[in-house]
This record gives sequence, structure tokens and C-alpha cells, in this order.
Amino acid sequence: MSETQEQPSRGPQLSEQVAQRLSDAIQAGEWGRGARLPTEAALGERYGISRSVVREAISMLRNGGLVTSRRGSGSFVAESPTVSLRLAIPDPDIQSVIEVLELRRPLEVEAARLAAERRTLSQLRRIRNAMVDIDEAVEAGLSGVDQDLAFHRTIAEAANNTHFTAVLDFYNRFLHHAIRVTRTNESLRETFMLQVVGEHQAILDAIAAGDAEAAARAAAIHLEHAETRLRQAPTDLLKSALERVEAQRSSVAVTPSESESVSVSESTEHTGDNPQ
Amino acid sequence: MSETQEQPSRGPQLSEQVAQRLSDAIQAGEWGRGARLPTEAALGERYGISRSVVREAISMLRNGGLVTSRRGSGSFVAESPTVSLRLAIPDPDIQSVIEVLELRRPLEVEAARLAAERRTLSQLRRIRNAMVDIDEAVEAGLSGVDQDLAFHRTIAEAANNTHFTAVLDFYNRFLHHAIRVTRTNESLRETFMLQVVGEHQAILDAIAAGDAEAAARAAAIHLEHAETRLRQAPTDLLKSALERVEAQRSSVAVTPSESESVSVSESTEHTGDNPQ
DNA sequence: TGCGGCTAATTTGTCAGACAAGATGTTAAA
DNA sequence: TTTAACATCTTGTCTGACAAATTAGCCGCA
Repeated sequence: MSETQEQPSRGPQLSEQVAQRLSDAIQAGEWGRGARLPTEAALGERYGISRSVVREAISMLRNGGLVTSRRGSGSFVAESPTVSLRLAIPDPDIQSVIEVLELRRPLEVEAARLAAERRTLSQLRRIRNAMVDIDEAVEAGLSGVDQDLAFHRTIAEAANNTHFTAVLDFYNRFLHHAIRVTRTNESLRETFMLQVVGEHQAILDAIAAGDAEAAARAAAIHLEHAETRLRQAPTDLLKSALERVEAQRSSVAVTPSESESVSVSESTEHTGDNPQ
Repeated sequence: MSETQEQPSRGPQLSEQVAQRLSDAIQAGEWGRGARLPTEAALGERYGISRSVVREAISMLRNGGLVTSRRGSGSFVAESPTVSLRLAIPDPDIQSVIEVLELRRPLEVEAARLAAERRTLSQLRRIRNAMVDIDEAVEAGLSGVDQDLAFHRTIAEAANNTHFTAVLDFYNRFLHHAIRVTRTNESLRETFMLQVVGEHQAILDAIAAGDAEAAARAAAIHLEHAETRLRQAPTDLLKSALERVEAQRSSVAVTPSESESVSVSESTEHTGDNPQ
């Protein structure tokens, strides 16, 4: 029959075009939330493509959270829309870290302010515990980076607004990679931690007292200092870290496997998993 | 040959298992950043599956930003791993909008501050144009929501820190859905816009003058007022809007034209559905 | 009529083989 | 040495088939 069979324009990535079209169609309301969309065969005929391409396109939408598929039943438009934000983790350079900290600062400051107003007693307790954890980790010879981030996270939690924890967690995953680079120097760590402990204490005290403005000020000071410390990080240290990463990139790229003795093994950690 | 051909355990979604395995292998450093991973045929043999499944698995990783594929060349581990943040868009309720605005406020304030310090002349010009666009849209009888968001986006751009635009774009997607609900009342719009125009002008003036603190103050005032206006939105209006949305759930009507932005992508996802 | 269970049709998931479209490396020619 | 043609490899797409799971219909029965 003279079915409409829209002809896909010859371009790059046929399946991508189809995914885009399907996405548009869904967002245009052609099939409502939870509705079952046509079978793969039908879609293939409609767009004039094979089932393989339809499957790849649907696979993309599924990964994007737009569609869910049930074997034997069909593919369905997802019930609740989502937006997703993606951040690439480049080779650690100080500039990108600073950019992230610029964003973090106002968020942390506001989180501290809200935490002072809203924190429950149990949340206050957890903030205290997190501070203790940092000390213990440092005394145990660890970098304390994770504990440091965890401390800030408890504050964000105490703000009782899920978006703060979501965004800060998001960027913490980035910083987790990057900060490690700047804190490997032993001599630095000591003076560093002395300063940090005091600043953390000030934030905690203000939150405990319920003084929103003081908490905000303390957090602002802490984060400004953090950025200053980062800018003052010895460039040779950063450079050597970068070289190490570079060296790993080429060596691993050549050898197939078998090398368990990777020097900086954690640099390829990522995560873009699908938290479904 | 005594190839190791690991046998996949019979479970849900074979391709998913393979994707997980590949993801684990990559994170374990089996193939470094930018390295080419085995051909689809080789992977199929290795895991004892067909090429289709390998392709689906790789498709997932590709969508997750973990690998990139080039036709004729191969599939490669992505140069920069990525982290992703996902936000479900619930049925619009005023509480969730307020939570988002709480997060937005400090970001917008900081963006305005940075914009006052860093904006180029062309960026300043674009902010001005965006403000004019709002007026024109309102005079044309439109809601002006899109133009309003665009205005704020030009300010975020002028901060010259990509993360501000990324995060604000991210939440704008959410607000785009939600705000529409609160601004459909005609009588509200007029007084609303009168107020808003003045506040916008104050921000623009401060940015034009390069006065960071004034820009921050103006932005803070604007966003506090925005939240106040939202809280004062007549509940019956909101309720009717919610009902409308309920009725709309069977046919989602979203803005059709949304060209892809770099790091923010919209989808419509859900969480847990219980069909029958 | 109402209901339970069996069967058949439908639909996605997986398999297998083939060709098309690019990319890469090698060789031959200028 | 540089350039152009070629052979080979790899992903992208097509086609057809079967397996697995769900859904709908049908039949028998109380």
C-alpha cells in the first residue's frame, strides 16, 4: 500500500536518526506515557528500515530512560520523564577543578545555611561523626579525601533538599578523581589538614547553633581557602601526576592485558552506569 | 582450542550482563583510555554470544559514554569517562518546584556575580536582546516562560563557566515542565510581568556596570520574589493545573523543537511501574 | 453464565550469515 | 619520496529464523 513509510535522509548513523525521530514522536505525544508503541516490525516498515536498526534505536531510547521493553509484550513509553546531565572527566587539570569548585561554592554555602536552619538532631550527630572520621583517616595515614567529601555530604543532607545532595554527589564523583592528584604530597597534607580542621569546626559550630548566616560565612571561607590552596598547589606535583597519567594511557593502549602492575590503576574509573 | 569463553549465567537480559562485564573489564583497566577493544566478533566468541548481543551491549556502553565506535575502525574506550546525573520529573507539585528553586537561587546569584566580572561585550549584548525577547513574547500573548529561561541562560553563559550553564540547563528542563503549570492564568501574568521586568532590569544594569555585588543582590532579590510569587500562586489554580496534567498523562504534549545541547539531554523516563 | 486451564498467536530476545560503507595498511607506480 | 590503487579489516545494516515470554482466545465444565 501507499503507506507513508517516511524515508530516512542519508546521513551519519541511521539508527541514531531513527532514535531521534522516535524520541520526537514520543515527546510530541504520539504515544502517551505508559502506552505501548508499535512493534519493531511495524516501526521498521514505517521508517523503511530493518528490524536491527529499530532495535538499536529503541535500545538507545531505553538507555536514555525513554522506553522500557518487556519480552513477549512490547515496548512502552516510560511512565515518568527524566532529564539527565552528563559530565566528562578529563585528564586532571587544575583549571577544570577550579571551575567545578566555582560551582560548588555557592551550593555548599547555601547548603550550610539551610542545614543550620533545618538539620535534625540525628543529622547534626552525623555531621559530627563525619568530622571525627576525617581525623581518624588522616591519623591512619590515609588521604582523607573520601572522608572530607563525606563530611560535606552530611551537611548537604542536613539541608533537607535532595537536589543539593544530588548535584554535589554528581560533582564529587568528578572531584574524587581530580582532588586525589593534588593531595599526594605528604608535607602538604599536614598543614593542609590543620587549616581544614579549623574551618570544618567553624561550619559545624554554626550549624549546631542554628546560625544560618554564620554557617554560610564559615562555608564560604572554607571553600575560598580550598580554592586558594588548590591554586597554590605546586605545579611540578601536578605536572608529574599528569605525566603519570599520560604514560599509562599509552602503555595500556598498546599491551592487550596481562599487566596487573598498573601504576596508577584508578585513573580509568568512571561510572556512567545506569542507575535504573 | 581451550579458549576461556566465559559462560554467561542464565539471567535477565543477556545483553545487559555482557554490558556489565565489559564495563567492569574497562574499569578494571583491561583496556586503557582510548584503547581499541576487541572486534565484535572476537567479543562474541569470548563471551560465547552472538554479534547481535555484543552490539547491544556496546550500544549501552556507548550511550553511557564509556565507549565510542567508528565504522570501519572499531570501538574504543572513551577518552574521558563521564558521570551522569538523572532527575525524574514527577507530576508537577509546588513543593518539588520550590526545592529546585532553592538550588537554583544560589547558582543564579553566583552566575550573576561572575557575569558582572567576566561578561564580554557580545555576551552583554545577548543578555539585552534576551530581555527584549521577553517583552515581545509577552506582548504577542505568549507566556514568555521560554524567553524568561533564555534570559537567565544568557547570564549563566556570561559567567564563562560551563558547569553553570550545564546545571541550570538541566534544571530548566524540569522547570520548563513545571512552570508552565503555574503561569497559565492571564490576570496573573500582567502584574507578574511588571514586577519581573524591573527585577530583570536591575540585574542587567549591574552586570553592564560590572558591579558584581550589585548583580548578586539583584539576582538574589529576583529569585526570592520568584519563590514568593510561586508560593502565593492560588491553590485552586494549581489544583486545576494538576488535574489538567493528570488528564494529559495519556498524551504528553511537550515542546517539539528542542535541538540537542551539548551535555544535557532530555528523555522521558520512569521509575517503577506496576502495570497489572 | 461464569470460570479455569489449555492452546495459539503475538512480540521481544537471540542467533546466524551476508553484504555495504568506511577505515587502515600495503604495494606499486610516478 | 610522494602518491594512487588495492586488499583487508571492522562496524553498520539487511534478511531470515528460532527461542522465550506474554497475551488473547477458545473450549470444556460446573
